Amino acid sequence: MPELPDVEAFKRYLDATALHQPIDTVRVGAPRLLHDTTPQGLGRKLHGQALESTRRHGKYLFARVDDAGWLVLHFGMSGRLQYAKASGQLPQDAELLLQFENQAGLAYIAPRKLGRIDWSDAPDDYIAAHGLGPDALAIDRASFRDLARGRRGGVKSWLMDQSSLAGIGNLYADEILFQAGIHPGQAVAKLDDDTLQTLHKTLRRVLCQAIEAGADPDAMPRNFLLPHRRAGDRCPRCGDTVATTKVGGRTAYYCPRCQSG
DNA sequence: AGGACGCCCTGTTCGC
DNA sequence: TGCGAACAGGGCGTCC
Repeated sequence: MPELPDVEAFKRYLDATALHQPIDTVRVGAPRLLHDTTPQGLGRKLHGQALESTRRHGKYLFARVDDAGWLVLHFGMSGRLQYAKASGQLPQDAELLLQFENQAGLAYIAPRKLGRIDWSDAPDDYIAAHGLGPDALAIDRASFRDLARGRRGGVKSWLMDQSSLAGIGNLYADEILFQAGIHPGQAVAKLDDDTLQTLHKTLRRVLCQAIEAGADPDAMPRNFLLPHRRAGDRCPRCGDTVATTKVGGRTAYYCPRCQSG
């Protein structure tokens, strides 16, 4: 689930619910998700402080903790946030549970425990240290084209490469390529300037539409491929049977008739 | 450099 | 119907 649009939805959810509330206690249910801090260290940083603002880069969410630094969350394959006015209503074994002084609580839940909980003094340094490329929604057309130049290999691998472009995962790479009419295995080097311009425009449109839909698959535009990721499903544009192939060990869904290359 | 692979986890779906 | 295998939207390390 958690690709750029999902994390943007989490950000807006956190902004609307959990800001400016002093933190009482911090519970870490999955210490192995912490890499550069410890449950005790995190508790010391957060106790008595409040989340004041948030920032998203790619699939990462940063929450500023007063002037102390930033709580960093990555949602892996299954992570999400849940807020409740009574923290007792939240799963007490959440991978991370913040209990506020006002009795409310914010839970970070990652059932598959493949996410990441970190602490950072400066998001820009964190982004650089983790080798993340520019956010997929922040890059302009010219930079996008420059990025494609000199890139070898297939277009889907490129879109999903977080060091090149941050935020796009398996689902939205498929959606963007479907909407742009490009085969996932198409070589980046074979895309001409016009096609790259279309791809960049499509990428922005797909991600923005997904954000508008709150990243909810059931609320996506009708022409989206995203809800049709099952064997035998039909292409929403031409009705042909959707095909699959493997790219980078993951399943790519595409329409053999609508996507060339 | 980029791609294929195995691995980290656990919940859901698939296929016999 | 039941049960083990395969798979799922993440990323990292290793090898070629």
